[in-house]
Amino acid sequence: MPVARPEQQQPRVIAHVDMDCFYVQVEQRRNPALRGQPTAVVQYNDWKGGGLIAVSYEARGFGVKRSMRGDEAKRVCPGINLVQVPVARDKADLNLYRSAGSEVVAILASKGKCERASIDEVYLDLTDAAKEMLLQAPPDSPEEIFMEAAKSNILGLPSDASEKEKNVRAWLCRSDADYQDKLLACGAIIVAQLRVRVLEETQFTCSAGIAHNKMLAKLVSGMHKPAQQTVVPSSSVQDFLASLPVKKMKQLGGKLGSSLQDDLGVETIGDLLSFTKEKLQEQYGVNTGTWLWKIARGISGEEVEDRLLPKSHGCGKTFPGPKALKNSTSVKGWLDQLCDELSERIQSDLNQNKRIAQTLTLHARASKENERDLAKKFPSKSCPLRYGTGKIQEDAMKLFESGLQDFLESQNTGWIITSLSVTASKIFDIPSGTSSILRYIKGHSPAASPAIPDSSSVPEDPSLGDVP
DNA sequence: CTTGGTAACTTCC
DNA sequence: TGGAAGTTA
Ligand SMILES: Nc1ccn([C@H]2C[C@H](O)[C@@H](COP(=O)(O)OP(=O)(O)OP(=O)(O)O)O2)c(=O)n1
Ligand SMILES: [Mg+2]
Repeated sequence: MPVARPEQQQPRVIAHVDMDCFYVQVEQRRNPALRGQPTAVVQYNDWKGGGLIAVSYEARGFGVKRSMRGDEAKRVCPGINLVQVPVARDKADLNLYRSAGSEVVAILASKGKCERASIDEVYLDLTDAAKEMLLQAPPDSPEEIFMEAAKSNILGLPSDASEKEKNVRAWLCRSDADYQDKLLACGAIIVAQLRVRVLEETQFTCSAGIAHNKMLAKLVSGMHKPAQQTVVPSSSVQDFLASLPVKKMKQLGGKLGSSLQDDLGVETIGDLLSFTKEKLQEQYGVNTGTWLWKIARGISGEEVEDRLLPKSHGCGKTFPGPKALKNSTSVKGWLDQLCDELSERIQSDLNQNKRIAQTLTLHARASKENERDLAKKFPSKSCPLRYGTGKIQEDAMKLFESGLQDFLESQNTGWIITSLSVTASKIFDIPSGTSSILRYIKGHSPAASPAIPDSSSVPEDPSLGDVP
């Protein structure tokens, strides 16, 4: 459940940047013949044509949706191009899209604090850069406004006026604006410049929201797409939130949002304003209650983290219906494949970023043989992560066996496995100073933190496996 | 195979 | 802690 953060008083300039139909753009760069065509990315295609995971704007015009099957997409859009996700080790391999995401992050990180929020989204804290611009080169002449910035959408300005771009240019250099709006205008110009650089250097378009906090920036980055940006002046916030359906707010898309609707009769964020902080805290606990009270007022103190890399690496696969795994031999085969991929990815992370993962976790889903929805709780298990593909495979299989024992203690019939995943987490930078290295070794050597609990075999080698 | 599949993040206890 | 649950891409 969401938690409120204390908010600083100084105005910040925050942007949320979200790539347009990202995987499709990655495939369109690989095969330019797909540009401008109705296109979707599908993974696998043997069952009903595969599942769509990204859809171009041309295809959306035909009603094609993510989560449609390939067959269904062909039905509503016979001319659609379906591009398959690469497959390696008999599973989807998303590395192409991860690399493309990193290209974008490298550019967006150049102007201030940057947080990788997902494979295709980042938050930027542009406060310092905006202040700098306001001091050194404030926008003052409508004609000289950077062209991409002049195409911004400004919440609260009429969006259908024939004079729209003129109004935007005027807003961006208003000399009678308050300080916050001036900072926001500078932020919009900086974001426009960054978006142009992303396009020039990667060939990818993106959209963005610019506001005084992450919540508002995120809400509007998707309002005008593709290849557009939207600004949220403080003066527009109240009206904007008043009519916003609760389910559109980040964190309210699931059970909490449904509870607001069903239990409190709240349909829009504005409806939340009629509840006291105490009432919301009573209903949802002090943390979530406070958070709800604040977001209803447009308040969000969450900071942009300075983090360009993911905090964990995982790989998994589902085995639906007839594909379910029915014995330890097939589980081992698949775990070996998953661990092979994971090992490669954490090894790259070590080589390229000098980061080490400390924990290996196995997740699985199981059912009773012949029964489809019952008895699904297969316990997740974790252990210290030892580098080297063979070690990871061995440890993951032990984790599985340990989980299977627990599982069988309650559900004692034939089992089937319907999904498996392995995750490497607790990833740290390798310290670079001599004394920190000593401290690091003392705290993290196998002797100090023994390997698999509850297992008969003893890990032998503290070395890092295939590190160069 | 009845909101897909593969990933990643946060919070709670 | 580790493990479960929830939310989102
Ligand atoms: N359920 C999902 C949602 C997204 N993605 C992947 C494919 C998307 O291309 C990428 C980014 O997700 P977005 O929600 O940002 O969607 P798009 O970037 O495809 O489109 P948009 O232009 O609406 O942002 O993440 C996925 O694999 N599964
Ligand atoms: Mg996107």
